[in-house]
Amino acid sequence: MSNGFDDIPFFDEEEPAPRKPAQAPATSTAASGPAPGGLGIAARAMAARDQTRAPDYLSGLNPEQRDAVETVDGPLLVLAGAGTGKTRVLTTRIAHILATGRAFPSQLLAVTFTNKAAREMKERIGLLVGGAVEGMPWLGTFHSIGVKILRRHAELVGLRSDFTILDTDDVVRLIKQLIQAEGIDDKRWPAKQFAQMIDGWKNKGLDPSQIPEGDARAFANGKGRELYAAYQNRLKTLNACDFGDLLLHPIRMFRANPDVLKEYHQKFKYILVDEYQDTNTAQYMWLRLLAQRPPGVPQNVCCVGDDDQSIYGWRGAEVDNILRFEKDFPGAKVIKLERNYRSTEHILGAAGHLIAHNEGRLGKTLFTDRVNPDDEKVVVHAAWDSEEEARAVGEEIERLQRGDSDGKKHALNDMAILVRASFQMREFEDRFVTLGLNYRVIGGPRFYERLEVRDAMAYFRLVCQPADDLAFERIVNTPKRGLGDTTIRTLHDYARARDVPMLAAAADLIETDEIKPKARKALFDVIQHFRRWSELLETTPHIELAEQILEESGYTDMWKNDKSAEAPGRLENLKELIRSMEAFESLRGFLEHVSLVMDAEQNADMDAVSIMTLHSAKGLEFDTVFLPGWEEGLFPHQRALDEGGRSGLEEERRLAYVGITRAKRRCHIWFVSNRRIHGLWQSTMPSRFLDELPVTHVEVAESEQSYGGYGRGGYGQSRFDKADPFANNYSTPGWKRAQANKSDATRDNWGTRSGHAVERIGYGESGPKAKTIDGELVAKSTTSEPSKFTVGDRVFHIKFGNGNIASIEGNKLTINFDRAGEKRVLDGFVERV
DNA sequence: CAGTCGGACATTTTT
DNA sequence: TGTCCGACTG
Repeated sequence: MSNGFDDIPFFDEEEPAPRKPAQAPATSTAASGPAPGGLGIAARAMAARDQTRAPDYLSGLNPEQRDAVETVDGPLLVLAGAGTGKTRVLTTRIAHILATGRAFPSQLLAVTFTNKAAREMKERIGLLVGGAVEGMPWLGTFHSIGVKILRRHAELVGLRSDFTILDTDDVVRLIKQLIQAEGIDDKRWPAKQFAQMIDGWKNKGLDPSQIPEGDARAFANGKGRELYAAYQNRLKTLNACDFGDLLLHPIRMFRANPDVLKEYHQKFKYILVDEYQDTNTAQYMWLRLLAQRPPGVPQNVCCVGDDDQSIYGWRGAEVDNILRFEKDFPGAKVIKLERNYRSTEHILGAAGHLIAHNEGRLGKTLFTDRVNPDDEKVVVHAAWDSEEEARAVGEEIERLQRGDSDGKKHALNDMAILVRASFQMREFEDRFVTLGLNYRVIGGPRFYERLEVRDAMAYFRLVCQPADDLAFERIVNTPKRGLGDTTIRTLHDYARARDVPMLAAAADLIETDEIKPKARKALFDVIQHFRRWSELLETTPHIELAEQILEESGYTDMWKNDKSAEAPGRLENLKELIRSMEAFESLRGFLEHVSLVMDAEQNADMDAVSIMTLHSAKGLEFDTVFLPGWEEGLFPHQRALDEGGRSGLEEERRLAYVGITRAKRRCHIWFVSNRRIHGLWQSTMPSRFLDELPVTHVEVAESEQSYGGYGRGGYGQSRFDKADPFANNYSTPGWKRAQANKSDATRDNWGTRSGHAVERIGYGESGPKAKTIDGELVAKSTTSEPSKFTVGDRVFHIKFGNGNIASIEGNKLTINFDRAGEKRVLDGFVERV
């Protein structure tokens, strides 16, 4: 990666001509260590070109993969199913382009979505061509490449090249200020929500002038457009960009300056895009601009992706981009990779059958040759509630760990629990803590999002960029210096009135008596500090300076004096922050990286079960995968259904597909009959996705658990007799099928017990209009009626047993259960005894 | 300015 | 039911 923005050679960075004939051709994919004699990629490329037989790196590829690697000219779409060797193709393709001398490393534009993906690609290319990946300056995320371009041409969009990159937190604070400045009620119109709207517009590539009228009116009494424009103005004054701008500014710049764009056209001979199904409209426009070629010149664009794994529609990704590829790039070739090297036949069969229920797809069917009669089918388990679910999963994990089932001891590292929503994790964590089972949660709060890290960063930012008002406001009174709201407001007003940065305003104002003496002294000190630090910036090594800043500002002392439990951890994080600066040359270079790239690394040494969301599991694989929570309302998530309709459902289904295809050997799916959501117990129906799994590859687990009074007589009978739980709520093919089969296949397939669960513990009194999950529904439909219970009634609850009603609020009952203690439940779930 | 109370909210997340 | 954030109070 680059170490700053001012040291990137631009159009003169081509590799020198080969110095001497290569001793060794670019050898196979095996780890080959550093390049012998530091030979450049180009040199090896030349060597490889002279070879008569096919180079080694092609030998391990299957015909489709090889085709995808060797089809270098003209547009190419590689539809790479899960586990079909996508990354291998991508990296080998790059190696091939280099090895055949078609382009220099600096002439390849390779874009990924995440830094992780970029890092992995670099590593693997390094292994293929032998080190020297520094020679690929244009391999990176959309955003990091966007920054690189923007730094070069910042002035063309009205920025200076040392502009700051704001993260979400900064953006929200800034917008909040704007909303307040407009005199709009910031409670009614939350800044966070508006930030998301702006983000959405930017994902679509829309300027303030281009946003739909309806959108503009939808916020702040119709001031949406003005606010967006004001926000952009403010960014300009701050010399700052948000993440969206990193793409939009280059797009604007290219459109307004065709000559500049042309330079890039000449530069990038080959363009590669990873995870194309995740691109949003702005990224698409960006790509189109860069891929333009005069008539007759081939567009060497290669996009790799899998429409079945598109799970980011909700944040602006357009599956349509991948579905439309052939139209967008005339003459495009499409190669499907369907041979799977990861999973068993059963897992592929289950996943394939499920995903076939989606309509808008290009259509692929994964297959494998490696069929083994011992392969386990996908197992569906039923549990009574989420607690039992966690217990049972824990037991299964321990069983695998001990090697009970197949005599092999399985490492925890090879197992993962993939949940739909993060609140599900908790139950597993609790359980694993009591079991003493190691686990690791992937995808929690990021390192650079921590309070203390952001504070420290604000100090560094302000030193590098005295105009960074957001940073100024963040730390001017952190640690406490007696600079309260009044002082800040005065500074703010003065700064805005004169259009100067707040730090400068402070310098002015301490000369006057507009500020109280005490605050004046404090401000004076702050200004002095920053003056000195700014001077040291050029002379002092950045690590030393950073430490000095945190010391002298009193920031570290603040945490040292803090008696709270998290203070030591925060100090540790600050140390870690300083430590991580070692990899960079300057404070500026470091800041750039943190805002775009930095993420905390997990300690991989420990053997532990991974717990994460399905979203963060994309791209990973595990021997054994547990998929809990397959219930209507949770998965597919009710909100996805409500807000996304049919396409929302299809995205949920793709998520399920992603989940199953993470498994190499074993996949265990769970659903529960009762889940506590927002504190209230709710009955749940098994996910419709379960009905969409093929019987041949799936088995239903025998009851290894106790089900209490599951389905016992008496309870709920009357309610479910009347309301058909399958009443016209859904219309997908899979659902219809399930409906048609419910009397036989469903019940046989899932066993009597769960068959009961489906039918008896269902939508309760929900009518045909039922759209919300049953708990809410019951809540709504029953509040109007007077409760049929009275305080003191003796009642029976299917989970908690017998108890007495302590109080009643609408349809919510507080009950003292004999065994379970006091609980609040909906009245629909208890019966008088 | 720190600590406490009460109301709103409760999918998914990168850059 | 639990958490977070903002307002209020001492």
